[in-house]
Amino acid sequence: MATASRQEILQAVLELFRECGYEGTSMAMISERTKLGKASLYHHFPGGKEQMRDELVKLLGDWFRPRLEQLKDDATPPRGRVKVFISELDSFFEGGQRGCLFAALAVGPAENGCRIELKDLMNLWISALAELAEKSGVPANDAQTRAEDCVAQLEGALLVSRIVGDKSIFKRALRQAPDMLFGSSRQLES
Amino acid sequence: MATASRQEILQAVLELFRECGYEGTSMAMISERTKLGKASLYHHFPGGKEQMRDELVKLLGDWFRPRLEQLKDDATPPRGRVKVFISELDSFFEGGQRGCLFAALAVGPAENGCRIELKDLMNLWISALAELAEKSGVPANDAQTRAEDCVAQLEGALLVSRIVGDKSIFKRALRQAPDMLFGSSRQLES
DNA sequence: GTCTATATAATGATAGAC
DNA sequence: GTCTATCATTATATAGAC
Repeated sequence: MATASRQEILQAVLELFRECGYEGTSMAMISERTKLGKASLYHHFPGGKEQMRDELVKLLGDWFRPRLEQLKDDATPPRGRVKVFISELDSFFEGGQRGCLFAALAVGPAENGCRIELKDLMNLWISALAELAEKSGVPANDAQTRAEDCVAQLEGALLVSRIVGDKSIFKRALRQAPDMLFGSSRQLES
Repeated sequence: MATASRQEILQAVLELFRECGYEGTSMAMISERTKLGKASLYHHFPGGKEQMRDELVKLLGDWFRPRLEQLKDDATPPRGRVKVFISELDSFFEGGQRGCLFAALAVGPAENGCRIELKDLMNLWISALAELAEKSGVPANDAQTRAEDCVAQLEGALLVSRIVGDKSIFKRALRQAPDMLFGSSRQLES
């Protein structure tokens, strides 16, 4: 008789979603991965796949929010704070190659349900970086675009790394992130 | 009695794939969008959804390849060539907001079939930009990373634009692309 | 080349025993 | 809390008429 905690199930589902996407992941696949019968899965998650997705999105927020808060803690210098955050992102995305839940859930019909949460969370991510850049002396307008571009660079690098099978692209995006936010050399908008 | 050419069908399927992904798009959805019965779709594409996907990937290559070739045409200055290419990318991605076939087909089980083609095509894209940067005087090593980062920035901006519902992020990525490739101000690897 | 009707398989979901 | 067995629905795919 197999057994698994809610947390273990969600971890397995997270891996599947990141690899195969929401629509590409079936309850049968989750059953196989967790070694639990489908009925057991519905015992833990009466709402099925949708509930699993919603709980994973919530966990995504639970991972991000405190770390974005920490970015605002003025006890240490901005660059140091960003470096900590970047290294946490590295483990979170498992060094690239694995796919991102944001990207996985961004495909699919618009009545996706969790799209608003994803949007809010990504905006929170961006604005935390923007605020940090601004505190470091970057003009407000520029700080916002830098933060947007930085998140785009990270997400894009994750995708490109995955497609061409070279995680060094993502690793470099992580390394360059501080300069994208604070660097004086950045081209300004014309 | 409805009627539609192969090309019209593929156009509809492309839109659906970009919006809903491969797994998220059903033959029923394609049938509804094209106003053709499912049997008619199988008449045109005996291999079903998989064949449609493979033909779309081929069309993706048919769009990219000649334009990447044109990037190598030394008749005009590099920056001019890139500007033309960038403006074509703009229409190709419909100004952001719509999702990218690369990204849509990057999710899903690894036995995806078209993953090798997508990888080759993206590598071709990268190496064309790298070659161009090198011709403009950028050192070979740096040219390769600039090209990778540039494609990542574009793809990431497309994703972030889509998620937060602000296409200006993608528009800016397009505008900044030339400087990412040629700009002297870029931070070098340490 | 399109249609209606149908076959077949997979999907999400539930009932009820243990 | 897990299981086996089963349901209803949707999916891909095909047969055959027009």
